[in-house]
Amino acid sequence: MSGWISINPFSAYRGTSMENEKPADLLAQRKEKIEVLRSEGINPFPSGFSVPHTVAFVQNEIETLPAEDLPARVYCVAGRMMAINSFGKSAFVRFRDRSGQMQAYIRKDKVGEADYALFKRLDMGDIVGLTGSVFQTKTGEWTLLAEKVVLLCKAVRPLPEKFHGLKDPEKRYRQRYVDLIMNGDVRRIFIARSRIIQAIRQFFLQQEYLEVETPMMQPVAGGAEATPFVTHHNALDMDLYLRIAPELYLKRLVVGGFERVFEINRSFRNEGVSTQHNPEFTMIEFYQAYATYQDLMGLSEALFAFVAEQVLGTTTITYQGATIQLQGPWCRMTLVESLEKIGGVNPELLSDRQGLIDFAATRGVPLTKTGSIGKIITKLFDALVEPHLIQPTFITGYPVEVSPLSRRSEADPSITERFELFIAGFEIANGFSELNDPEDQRGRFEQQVRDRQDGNEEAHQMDEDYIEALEYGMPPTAGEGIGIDRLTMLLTDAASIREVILFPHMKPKSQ
RNA sequence: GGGCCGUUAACUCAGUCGGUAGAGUAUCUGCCUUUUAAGCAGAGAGUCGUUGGUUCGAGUCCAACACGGCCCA
Repeated sequence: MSGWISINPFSAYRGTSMENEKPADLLAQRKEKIEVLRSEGINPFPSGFSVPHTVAFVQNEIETLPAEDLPARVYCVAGRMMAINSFGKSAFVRFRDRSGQMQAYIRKDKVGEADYALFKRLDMGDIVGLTGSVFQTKTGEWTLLAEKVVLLCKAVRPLPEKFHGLKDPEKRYRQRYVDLIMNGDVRRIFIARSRIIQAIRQFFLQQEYLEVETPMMQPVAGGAEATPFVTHHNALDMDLYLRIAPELYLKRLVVGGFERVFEINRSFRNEGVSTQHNPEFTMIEFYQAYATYQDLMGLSEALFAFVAEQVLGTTTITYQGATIQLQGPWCRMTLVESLEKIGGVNPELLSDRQGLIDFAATRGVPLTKTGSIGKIITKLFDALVEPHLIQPTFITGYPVEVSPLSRRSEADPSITERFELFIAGFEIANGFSELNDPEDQRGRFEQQVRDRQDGNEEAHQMDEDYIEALEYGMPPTAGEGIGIDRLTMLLTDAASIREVILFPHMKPKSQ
């Protein structure tokens, strides 16, 4: 026992003095317990363990095999002990593995004196291996009657309280592993997220798309209006930007002949955090040659219905109390129509810049001074229309000046062949027929550069290499980006993006 | 960036009018071989977010700061 402090990595941090014989807190108690185990030749952190069964497997056999066959079946499972009801010479243990949770019953007369004594010294949160057959308790619960209990990992820190679990949102996000141990709903959200991504991938692979990976560190950050993060390459002595979107690289691949590509991408935007924004977030972007934005609206309807069906088994979902029908076809209306019908904007004002500014003032919508009519209109839309788009709605007819990468409408060159998709009051996708005329593209970039000089730090930079790519010829193409975090929020009824990101960005806690 | 709310034991939370810190769970000791938030008896456990201020006296009042949550921009 005398040696335990010297190999205790927390001893300095605890400030425990050598002569302090009685551990002052739970952490020290557990550390001492571990040293006692070691001194008895028991490894508290053994390597590996053969686990032939899962809880779900055992529960499935209980349901499918004849009851008289079960006593002869011996199972071996492993999991974390979540609750222990201990008596003098027996104990019930609730334990969990990746597949589920069940109960084990450990009896002194079954596992033997020595192993029972060892078991009595284990704690909630420890990970054990259990071997035995199943029986029914007097309340009818199927329970593993342990013939053998093996310690697989000793927990140094205690679990949170078993009934209330871990509630503090700050601790839940910072220590997501504890959140995942304690809160089944949280586990379910992230399992759903994984399945959503799997379903999306399956959908596009079925449509003969090629999954690709493009640079996350880019010399010019393009493809969206956003401020990038800057990093530095030492050997090359050059600044690089973390991508704000993969768009311009994916279209280079369409130029290269990959006519259908998608990338499930992490992108980064240097802006504030909110319930809908995390500095890093996940999108799928996809590009399909010879398609138009109209085609992609149909594709989006099919995709959302497919994913919802795969993950939830239904296309009717509930989000924050609202019932939302994901089965298409969805409502389509132009930006101007939506402003008239939902935003209450007089259509005569839509070409009157000063009139719009005055109208915005009456509705308390703040505007930037230099905004063009297009920008004022999109601001009004954000404030007056977007929150009301609960059922899936495609908004089309976006002005050219807010769509620098979109093809112009042939009927009206001031607007683009573009849509945004809104569900539950927030934007979830953005798609358009791609601009493939290199001269028009150059002009759009030049306008963006002027906007940048006028103070819009989020405006595009010139990307000569991208224009050169277009000069080799990109087939008429349509592309779209869908926010996977927001889609996951929608399908898991999560109010905040932090609930669907395993480790959301948090400020470091100062000491 | 602004407003409101929160931060007390490992966890979930009380804490009255400013008077020197409480419960349940967890832990430790004892009893207990079918529990289900097991039970009974006892014990230990606190930098009351941080720093300053007011006061004889601050978890409590005031200010600043930190972190978090919600709302707004």
